[in-house]
Amino acid sequence: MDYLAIERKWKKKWEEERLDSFDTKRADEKKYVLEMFSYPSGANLHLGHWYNFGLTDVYARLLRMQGFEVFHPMGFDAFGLPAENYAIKTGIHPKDSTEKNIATMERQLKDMGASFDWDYEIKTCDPAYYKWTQWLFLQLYKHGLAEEKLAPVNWCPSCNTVIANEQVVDGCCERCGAVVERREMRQWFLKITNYAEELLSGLDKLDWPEKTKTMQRNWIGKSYGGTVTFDLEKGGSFDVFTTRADTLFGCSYVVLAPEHPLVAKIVTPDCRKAVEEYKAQATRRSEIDRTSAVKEKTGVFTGAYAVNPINGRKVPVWVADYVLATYGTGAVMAVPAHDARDYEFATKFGLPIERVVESADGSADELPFVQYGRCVNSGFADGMATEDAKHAILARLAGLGKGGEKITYRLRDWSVSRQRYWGAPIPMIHCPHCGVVPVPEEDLPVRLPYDVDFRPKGTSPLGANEEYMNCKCPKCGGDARRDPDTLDTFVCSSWYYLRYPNAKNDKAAFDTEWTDKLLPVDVYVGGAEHACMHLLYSRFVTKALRDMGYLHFDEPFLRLVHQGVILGPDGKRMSKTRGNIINPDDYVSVYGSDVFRMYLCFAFSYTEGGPFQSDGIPAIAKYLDRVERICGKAFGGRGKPPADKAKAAELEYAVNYAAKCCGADISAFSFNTAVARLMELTNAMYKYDDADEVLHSAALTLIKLMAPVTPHICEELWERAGEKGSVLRAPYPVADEGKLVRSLVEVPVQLLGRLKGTVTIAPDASEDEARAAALALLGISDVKKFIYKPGRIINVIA
RNA sequence: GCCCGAAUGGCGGAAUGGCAGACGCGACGGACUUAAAAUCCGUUUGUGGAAACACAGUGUCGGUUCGACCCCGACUUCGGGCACCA
Repeated sequence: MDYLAIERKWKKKWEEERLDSFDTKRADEKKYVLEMFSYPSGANLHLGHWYNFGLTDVYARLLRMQGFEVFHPMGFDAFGLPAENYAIKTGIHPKDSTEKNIATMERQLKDMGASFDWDYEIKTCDPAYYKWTQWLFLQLYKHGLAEEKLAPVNWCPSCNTVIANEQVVDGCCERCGAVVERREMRQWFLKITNYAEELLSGLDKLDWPEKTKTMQRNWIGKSYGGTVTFDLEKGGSFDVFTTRADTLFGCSYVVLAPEHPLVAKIVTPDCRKAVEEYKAQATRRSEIDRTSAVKEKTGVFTGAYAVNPINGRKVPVWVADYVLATYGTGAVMAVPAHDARDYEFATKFGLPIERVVESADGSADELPFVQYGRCVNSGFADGMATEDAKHAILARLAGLGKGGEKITYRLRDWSVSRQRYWGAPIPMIHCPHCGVVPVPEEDLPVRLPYDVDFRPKGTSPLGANEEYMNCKCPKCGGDARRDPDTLDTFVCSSWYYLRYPNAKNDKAAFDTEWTDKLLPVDVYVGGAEHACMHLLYSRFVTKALRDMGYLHFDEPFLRLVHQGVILGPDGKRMSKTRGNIINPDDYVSVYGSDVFRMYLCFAFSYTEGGPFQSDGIPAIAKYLDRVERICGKAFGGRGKPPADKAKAAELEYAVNYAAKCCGADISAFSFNTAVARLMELTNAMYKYDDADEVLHSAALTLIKLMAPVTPHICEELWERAGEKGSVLRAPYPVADEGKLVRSLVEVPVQLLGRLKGTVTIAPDASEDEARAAALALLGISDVKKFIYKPGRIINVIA
């Protein structure tokens, strides 16, 4: 078959007929199918795009044949760091490179034969889009969900700029190699933690992969524990958070994070130098590094002492970087006998280690003993089980006004300020008189100026553009300055699924009634690497907008599917340095998009991915030629009754089995098994070999079953068959269950769990019948136990 | 380090706790052909055996079960994420 010519022919026809456009009048039967939109980084679509978009399109096309009105838009997540880095390197403006990349990708996406409705396209770098990203930020601000606070950033002292985590390699700047420091800067945060509880509980009702839900649960990290207030010997106090209040009697020192504001206040003169040095050193370590259990613990004594509220004991206050300022209260009570990190630390620095928990059976296991047990050396709590002691001790503290029960989340607020050029400007104004003032909504968008020196020089790129920075305060009219930062691109992508149905709306970010109708997204498909960030941010934004009354659903994505990663032929992740990058165009230009799509369907388990091996592509082309040949033969069989009824029934069984499986498999994103069933049906047709009406009907069913996978080719075969209209709008075949009932089945017979043979009996044969057949096969008569699952298994225990 | 996955023939992969290896690639054999290609048909987990058949077999070790690729525990290796790549 001339795949390329066939594709050209049908693409043209579909475009003329606007076959893929979304019919808004049929919105009641809508299915919103969405792929994570693409980042226009390289110039060409890569294999991952094909795998995500091409195969999700198979699913979208199935839904259309099943009678749904599918909303399937496409767009670009166009702001971001790579374009800016590219600009710094080459001098090509991010807007220019991005627009060029988008133009290329749009053309390739159209060539892909995917059924996107381009009328709803969005680009996040378009002012018509980011106007509403800024609007979103303002709504969050107005509802108390955006606030400014100090937070650490990676600072390269040599490049004189903030750099991304990704650009930090072994603690050094990837560009210049200088040691990266952490610096505190004022930044905007979105208060996602306000929604921690609902983000956690809402997971239960989502049709998402269990592993993704688990990852989000762990990311949110709810933990039940308590706070304990330690008074300082010289006045003042601080709280620690602990999940093991039962061990409080064994607390022999306390530790503050180096960034803890109290450190500077309490440190004694003789310790100040060491503490300052330690703090400076801590700014050069990453969190992953700091919390690593294998790296040696470091820390210094502050010279200060605090009082353990449960027993009045004086304990030293240390500073150590294994305590993070961002989790809990930034301070921990150390119980070396029952915590591995504290144990290691105490051993190193000669701090007391005192057992306060022993095993429930009273045995004294080795320290550190981190399991639950019962309290010893713990005053009133002696003998209590861990769980009871936690509550009892926290209750006692509550009575003293020194703490109590507390739930903490690991989830942190979302930092959205970026000291970068290529992003949506933050629509806030800093006025010397009025303080922080939001840009009035009618003044949106705050346009990103084109002429900006985006090379690193110590400030945000926009901060050096006086024309941009200087503005009037909307409140007092006086001279004021804009916020020089741009928004994290995750803000842009946290709401784009709401914008698609409203892509052309210039009055609002989205129309509430229309959005309530089209959303939530029914199926969302994208990489598992987004499990905790993008997917959590989107859920947060949806819930926040719901609480503001802008929409009336709780979750943006009802069902989620992750595609796997396609590796290079060497089984390694594709990368330029490895030189193992596969360019889909090399194959698509030879075999066409249908063959390539079917190859991608068949060669991988969709959610697992795996190594690319090109052998499979000609194999698919051969298979499709095989389909063409048998269909050509079958089309001549129209109206000819079958000569052999039993043989015809076998083919009809195969037809109905394929019909039963294909739709279900595609719905489950099990594309490889769907294609396997198509191949089985094709094999059955070859075996049948009589050009009669049974073969003719089988061919028509095969074409319809296959149409979502190879739409152009099936459209061509459908036309050759003399059928009217587009096969892509023909109803997807449904199995006739009656044709799938068999009067006899082979049932495996096991003796003591080992397979000995099969017996052919009715699928609903009684236990006595099955027993008789099995014993005859085995040639035995004594049976201790007989296990029989009709139609499935017989196991004889003799 | 922490969180989450994955591991099945020569290869890609398939299997609601019930005949492991569907479907395909590759390989081998046959038919057709002067020949080749293409096509059609067949064989193909390993070991032993002429065969019937027997034994072994789903990363490693252990457990639960009449029965385990599947459930549980420990481990090994590989992959994703770890909050400023998206």
